[in-house]
Amino acid sequence: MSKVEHLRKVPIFSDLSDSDLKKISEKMISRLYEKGKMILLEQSQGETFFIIISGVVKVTRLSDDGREVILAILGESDFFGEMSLLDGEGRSANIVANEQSEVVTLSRSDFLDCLQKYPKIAIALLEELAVRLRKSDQHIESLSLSDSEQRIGVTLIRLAEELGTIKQGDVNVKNLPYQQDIANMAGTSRETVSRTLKLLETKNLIMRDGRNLTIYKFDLFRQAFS
Amino acid sequence: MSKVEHLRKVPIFSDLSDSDLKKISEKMISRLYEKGKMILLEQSQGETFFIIISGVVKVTRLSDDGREVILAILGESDFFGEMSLLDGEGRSANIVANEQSEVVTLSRSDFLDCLQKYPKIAIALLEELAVRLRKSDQHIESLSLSDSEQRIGVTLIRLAEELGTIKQGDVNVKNLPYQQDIANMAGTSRETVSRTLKLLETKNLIMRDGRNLTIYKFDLFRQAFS
DNA sequence: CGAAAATTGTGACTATTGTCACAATACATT
DNA sequence: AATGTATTGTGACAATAGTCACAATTTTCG
Repeated sequence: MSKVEHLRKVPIFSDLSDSDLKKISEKMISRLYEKGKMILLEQSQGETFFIIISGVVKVTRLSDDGREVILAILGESDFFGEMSLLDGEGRSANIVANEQSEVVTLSRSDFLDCLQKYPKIAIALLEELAVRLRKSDQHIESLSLSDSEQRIGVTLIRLAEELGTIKQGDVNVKNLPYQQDIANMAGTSRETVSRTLKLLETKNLIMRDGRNLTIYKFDLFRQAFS
Repeated sequence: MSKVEHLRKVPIFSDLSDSDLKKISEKMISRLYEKGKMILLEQSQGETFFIIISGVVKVTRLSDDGREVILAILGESDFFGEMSLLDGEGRSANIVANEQSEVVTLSRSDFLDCLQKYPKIAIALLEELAVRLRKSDQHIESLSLSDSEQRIGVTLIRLAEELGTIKQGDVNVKNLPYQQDIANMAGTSRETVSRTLKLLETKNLIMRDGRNLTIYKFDLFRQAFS
């Protein structure tokens, strides 16, 4: 697939003409990250905008004592790095490649140029940030109110929406993240994730097969957990 | 103070000329809400952008069983309501006047016009949303990793930053929200807030006098709790 | 001012969930 | 296939913090 075709799938670029897209794509540089590599470091000065072409990355924050909070999992056509570019603060999170991932990058000045030159991008970006804020709000609610089973359920929903494929009302997630990562998303411990996944399985809400997860009747599951 | 002077203090309008500001201000309608009144209801269709002229409001979400999560406390010159306007989804949160509050409103179409007509507003709004996302990320981290004392400390910091006044390194917050509200911000129980505030007081980190709170050496306090 | 309502303080008890320790699998590498 | 490493499962225990009940205090309002 060509660069332009990849870019077209990115929500904030979807309104642009092919020729505009082409111009932008020419300023982009492609990079490949191996599994486990740090793409972006908390606190560092942010000078680049990233779009994921393939792979999966996690957005994390680390506490002083080294514990990790996973704020989001991002996949193909998602983007990151825009926050520092927008408000000039240092990076607010780390980005780590959760599997081998290809990204394309745009420099700060090219990115800001785009915003000026194509107001549609700015508006589309506003929409995207609004969507993210909404998700953050839900995340905060779930961390504030729910017990660990609920939080893990919500986390599975988030993973399914980002990484899953639907088949007859069921959702399948291949390469489910490790339980430690799920725990770090759900704000709980690895052991609790282990026990809870087994519980959900005995309730026939999910099925596991190695690193594959199926959530049965995703609509119902979603209702039950959010 | 005139409407224009109020608007000038709002970050997203700060780059505009007086004449532009005046034009915008003429489209705005002023409203007054009594303490406890609901300004904006979750799920309702969002058609209005709000700016706070005076007072304090809380941004909340309610769970099915009626428990409340407070996502933020907003004060003078803060704004809200933009998210539904941007992404077209229903309201994602409730807004309740925590004391008598005056707001001015802009209709959906006027708001979107502004974004088109004044790209500076769109960019400034992007910055503001980036700042909010950053705060959300911190909030999520604190809920995920910390014990109740830490979470309450962080909550006091958020309140102080939004509502407090600095005096010789100490911050003073008048009309501190009720313990129940603090608990709903910190994701803990009202009783735990009561016990923790007393604990922080015995540690000489804060001082309370009725509904007044002083945080001693705010910089140090901040370091200790985030 | 005084009664009623709202908010805050506190003790006792409970339960959820984190932690630790280790066993059991699964996965990778030679 | 064999060995080592990473991930997952599970029991036991401890502890933080939630809940309940009620007292004390503060605020509101007639």
